[in-house]
Amino acid sequence: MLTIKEIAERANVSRTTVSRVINNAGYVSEEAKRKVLKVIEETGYIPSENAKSLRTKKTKVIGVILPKISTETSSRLVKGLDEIFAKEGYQILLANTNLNPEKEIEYLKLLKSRHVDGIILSATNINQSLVEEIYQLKIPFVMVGQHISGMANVLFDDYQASKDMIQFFIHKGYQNIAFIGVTEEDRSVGYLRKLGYLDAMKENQLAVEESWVQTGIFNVDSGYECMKTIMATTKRTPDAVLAVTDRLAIGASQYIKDKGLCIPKDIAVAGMGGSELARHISPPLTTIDFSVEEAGREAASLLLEQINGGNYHETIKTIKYRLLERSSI
Amino acid sequence: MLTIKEIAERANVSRTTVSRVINNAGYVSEEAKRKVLKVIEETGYIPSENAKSLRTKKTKVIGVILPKISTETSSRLVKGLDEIFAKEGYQILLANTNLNPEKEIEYLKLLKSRHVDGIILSATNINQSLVEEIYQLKIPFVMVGQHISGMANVLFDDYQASKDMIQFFIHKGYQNIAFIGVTEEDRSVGYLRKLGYLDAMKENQLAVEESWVQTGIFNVDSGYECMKTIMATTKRTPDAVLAVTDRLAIGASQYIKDKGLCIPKDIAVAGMGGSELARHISPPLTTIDFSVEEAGREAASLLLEQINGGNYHETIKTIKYRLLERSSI
DNA sequence: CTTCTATCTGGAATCGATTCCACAAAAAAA
DNA sequence: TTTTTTTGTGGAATCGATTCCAGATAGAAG
Repeated sequence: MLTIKEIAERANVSRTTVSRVINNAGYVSEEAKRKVLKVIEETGYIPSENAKSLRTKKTKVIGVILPKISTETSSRLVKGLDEIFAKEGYQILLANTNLNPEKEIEYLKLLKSRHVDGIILSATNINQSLVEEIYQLKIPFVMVGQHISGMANVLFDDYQASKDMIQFFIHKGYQNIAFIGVTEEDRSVGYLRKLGYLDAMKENQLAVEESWVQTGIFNVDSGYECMKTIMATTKRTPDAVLAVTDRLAIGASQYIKDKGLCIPKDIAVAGMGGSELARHISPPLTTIDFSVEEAGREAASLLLEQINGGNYHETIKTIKYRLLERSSI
Repeated sequence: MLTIKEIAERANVSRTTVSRVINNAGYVSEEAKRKVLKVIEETGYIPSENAKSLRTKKTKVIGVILPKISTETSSRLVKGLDEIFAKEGYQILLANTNLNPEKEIEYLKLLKSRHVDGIILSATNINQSLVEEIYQLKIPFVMVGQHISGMANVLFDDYQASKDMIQFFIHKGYQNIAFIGVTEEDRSVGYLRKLGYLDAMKENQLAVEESWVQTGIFNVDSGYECMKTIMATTKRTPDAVLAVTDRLAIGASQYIKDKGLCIPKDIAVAGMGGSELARHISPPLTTIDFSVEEAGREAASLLLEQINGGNYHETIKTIKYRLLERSSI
């Protein structure tokens, strides 16, 4: 591996001068510049970012902690992040926790040890020890999808989105609306979306039968099972169902169709997440698109602000969502 | 930021001793060890990976160059990579070329300057200057999805997969098989899959009408348009169609259904890629799953072999695919 | 009692860049 | 012509770790 020292020797100048040429800074004569560039060209010398960042304390790397790699949400988020970061010459260092809370703290430390210029954390449930770790991080930081007070946050309005969807059902004439959720430990998808559903029903004086509210996990089969349970245990068959993810909704739809019922005539279905899947199943699924790329771009911008300006005060950006009306309602 | 020097002072030992304790190497008395660990505990000191890797020449970072972030293939690949790398303590540094060939070379250099321990490149089309750049890289390297001689390669058998699918159509009694491809500049998806189709047809002495072979781009709408073109321009309506991606196939299916035709009775449809989408549309799409996660794991393992053992000879791993038979045929 | 080996420790060099500072030469201002 | 400013250059310190090496001490072997 070529070093700046060798370049300096070959060009018959000092390391200092080579550095100046590379960084285009300080006084360098045309003559010296020419010589150095020639040697660099000939040798294909590439300066070590590593050594550079040891001195300058800047790595041009952003750490991104994800709860799951390979989900549509994660990859849309990363896409949005990269759109902004790449433009500014930053690269993304991935950290996948696989929903393991201990790994979140571990990676936070690892990223710090790598001197990333900033960290973006997308988490589904946050515990006290994680929050404490974050507070003493002293690195530009943006939280996505969950709120941590005092920090920069990019949030989705899960509560309102869920409420809106119920309102939309009601507006379309449905009254007996069932709900397929996930564990409330997941604050956004589990807790808030359920709360939105319950509140919307209450505000409209609509009764919610206990068997209408089921809790599944994040996949299609679970949606199928939940819908089956609803139909098997209810006294009053619902005329609509909201699932908190598109997958669950697709599973539910599947069961409804398997039962020989018609969507939306017998039972209307809505999902949440705006996945590509939703658009192409039949009937196309009404869902809520949370503009995850936009969230990524927003988070990246907030982080860059911190890196450049250094304003660390609490920020909350709520990302707009869109209700995508399709023929499942 | 705390440094090893401060820890040494506080623990009343030398930096050397602190380093020994951290790395659990060399002779350290229990007494000294205890003192150092105590100080580290109290201060929350995290050693700088950056400084460390400057000296040791190891970063524990793998550069991954992707043609597109946020596609199902990319995210499945990264998932597979991460499964292996995380176990060994490596992290992934992302580089997204957005299908821009110049960026591939640029990122190759950038990753080298960052002293990543290895590079994984997933590319759709490779040009001469890229190949040259790779040859003089002198870093552990694995190519995914395309073949570069002399290097380690993880490949998908696009040609055979395509052929198999045609054979499957024929086996099921279809003879007039249309084809929706993409530009042949994309060697795997464009060129090889088309070749597989043409060869399979030829070997079975089946005629291919010119209008049956259409070229689209990577999205659903394009599949719709291609199918429309086929139906509008053909003299003999095909009874089956193979599309080189699931999206294209879904678009084609859409058109067929919109036309009031029945899948597979009137026209059978198959896609390629094994996307999740394919399973949930109706009718479920027959497709080929290329086990992209497996490719990721394989690529990661090959890279680790190079990093640890240093065997740089040409390797070719062909990843198995599965034909997923569903009711679209 | 001497010699050898194992254990323990820290000073100093090193990795490959940037940057402070001192100094020299040339150009501009007085 | 003298003084000041601008331009150009390189030596040496620095970033925060690891690691070579030399030296000290203690215990084992002869």
